[in-house]
Amino acid sequence: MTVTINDVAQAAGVSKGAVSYALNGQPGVSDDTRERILRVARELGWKPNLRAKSLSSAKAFAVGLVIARDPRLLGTDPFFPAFIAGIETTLVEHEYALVLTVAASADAEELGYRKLAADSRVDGVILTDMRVDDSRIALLKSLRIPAVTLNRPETSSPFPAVCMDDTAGIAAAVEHLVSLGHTKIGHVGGPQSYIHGRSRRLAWQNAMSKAGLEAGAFIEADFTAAGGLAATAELLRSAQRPTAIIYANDLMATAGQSYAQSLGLTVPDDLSITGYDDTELATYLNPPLTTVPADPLLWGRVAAQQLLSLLGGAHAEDVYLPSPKLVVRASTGPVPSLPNN
Amino acid sequence: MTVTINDVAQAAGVSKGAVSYALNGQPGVSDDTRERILRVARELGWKPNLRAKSLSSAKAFAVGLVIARDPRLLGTDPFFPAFIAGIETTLVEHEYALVLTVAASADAEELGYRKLAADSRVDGVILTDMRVDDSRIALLKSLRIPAVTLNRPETSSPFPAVCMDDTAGIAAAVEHLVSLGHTKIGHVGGPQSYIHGRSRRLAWQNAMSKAGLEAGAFIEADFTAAGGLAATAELLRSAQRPTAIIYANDLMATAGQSYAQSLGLTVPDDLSITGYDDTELATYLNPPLTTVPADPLLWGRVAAQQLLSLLGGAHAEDVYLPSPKLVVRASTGPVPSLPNN
DNA sequence: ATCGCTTTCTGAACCGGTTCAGTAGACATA
DNA sequence: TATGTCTACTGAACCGGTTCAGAAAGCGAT
Repeated sequence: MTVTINDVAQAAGVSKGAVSYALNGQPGVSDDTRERILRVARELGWKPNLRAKSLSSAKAFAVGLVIARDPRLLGTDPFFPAFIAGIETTLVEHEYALVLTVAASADAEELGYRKLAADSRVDGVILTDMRVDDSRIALLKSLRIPAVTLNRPETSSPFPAVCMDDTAGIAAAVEHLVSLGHTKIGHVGGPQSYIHGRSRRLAWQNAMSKAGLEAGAFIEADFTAAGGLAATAELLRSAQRPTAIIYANDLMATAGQSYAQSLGLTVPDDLSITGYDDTELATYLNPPLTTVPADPLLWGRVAAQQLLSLLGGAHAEDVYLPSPKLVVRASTGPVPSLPNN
Repeated sequence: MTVTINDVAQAAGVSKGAVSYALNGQPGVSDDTRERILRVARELGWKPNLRAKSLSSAKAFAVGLVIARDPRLLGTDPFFPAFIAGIETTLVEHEYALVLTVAASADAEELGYRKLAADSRVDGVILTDMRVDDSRIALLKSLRIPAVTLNRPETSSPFPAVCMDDTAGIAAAVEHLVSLGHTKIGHVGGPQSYIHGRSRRLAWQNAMSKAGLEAGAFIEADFTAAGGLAATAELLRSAQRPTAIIYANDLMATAGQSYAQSLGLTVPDDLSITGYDDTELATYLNPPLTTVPADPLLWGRVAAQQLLSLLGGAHAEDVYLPSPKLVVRASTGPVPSLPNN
């Protein structure tokens, strides 16, 4: 039925080994023989059997991604689908596949990596959502799985990182708001256990102090719409009530904007709002959202490239992607002239 | 280093074959020997080598999912991440993995399936986004890959389907709006080349005629925010201007709602709006969206179960999941008393 | 005691590749 | 001519399981 290397060997009148050398471009056969073998293989329609290759070469020809997130909230995150699509664009060119695992809890996450390792399902993994003091680094080291991380974790990591600076975008948002006259600029951040939750808060903090302003109110939320709403409610109730809020992602910003509007506030006249991600929806909100594009597609593509070159034995260094630029839309405007509380 | 079946055989003083029988619960060894072998295997910490198993049993122990969608829009679809999470909940219990492919074009989609087949990466696939006259059915038949489809395609398909009726939810939306006094109810649908684009439009049409109303204006959009906006603009410009619009998904509904608001219309006082999906964000919009939950998590879980039992040789019949019920929120209200155009 | 049947187990082939040790022949060198 | 070196290739082992044909042992029936 299917053509094996044996059939090719027989048809070409050489040994199995010679065929293997010829097909893999390795030395050990003359040019004449090589060509003949290749021609015969083509004529017979030979296709390498991935399973056999996997067994003898001890490689999986696949990379893994473990997504740790509450499944019910997973759908709201615009990052992963596009990120995965980016990974794919690289993988298809190299005949690699993507094995995806979704984990609902921290235990399940660790188990996910352990299973990928135990079954040798993948040759390497990409780590997203890096946490401060991320336990996965030690785990993967002990499992001997090569990895690439998104952004460089603070703890020492032996894995190359693909970095996209998010602080410039947040700083630009602060400067933009300051230029509009805002001085009370709050921040609704992601969990500070994530390095991108932290870095965005620090970027906001630093940009504020650079502008000679007090950092003002910060609420740690969880990147969800529900969290964004609750945080917004708290900020708007507070004595330090801000005239502008910088959110760590679009989803929280959208929920916050809707909530503010439901209170009768006008965005941006009464409250300016910025997000992060630049989801498709951001453009189509009322008002459209000022935000920072994250370019998960590019990130995925480069992360996969980096991982593959690491697997290829290359000495992989950190890669720095261009920092995304603030996209100004109608959700930000001049500071209200009258006190708004 | 790693313990193989040979090591176990040697340690237990039996042959390789006996160990294989014992470990797989097959007849051919006495109970005493079986227990001894299992004990030795446990003591030695033997783990089956998936690659070797794959080669000799000609199975991949993985299922595939090919998502055909523009990568830039993929992030906006709340369906897939949750659906995948649902698939995973089933797979982890059976030591199966999920191989995910993202395809940007129709060609890439077909190539995706062909590659999964050529490399025997998977033992079966799940087909989502079924199209009218879906070419994938013939493709998978010719590739001899078992499959499960989401909903039953109209063309004859040899594959079991996991069905979730979306017509009841749309019909309920129509009835709900009719009970609020609406008579001019438009529909912004998905591409009619998709069976769920079609079935929702037909459900709207049928429910309208059942209520003794003319179906009214229908616009075929593309499930994107941009498409939802354009369709809404067209409906609101038309002579048949509706007082309520039923959208085929939340994303288009959200864009439509924002657009209507940007025109100065109030939702629901001037225009009632319903969506489909019940994304997290739907609850947190202003006003919160009346919509129909899709339960992709359940769908994924059951689809994977169905596929695994099919792979296990079971005679698989179609499964019918409960039809989701309309969730009424504040984006729908009484018909405006005055003509609104 | 012989026959036939079943249970239990072994040894080897097999899945389809990779890789290594070894050999035959061509060729250059002394 | 004997020696050494290189190239081109073969045959077999190997990766770690599954599976099948066949052998040995146990057992009851004749």
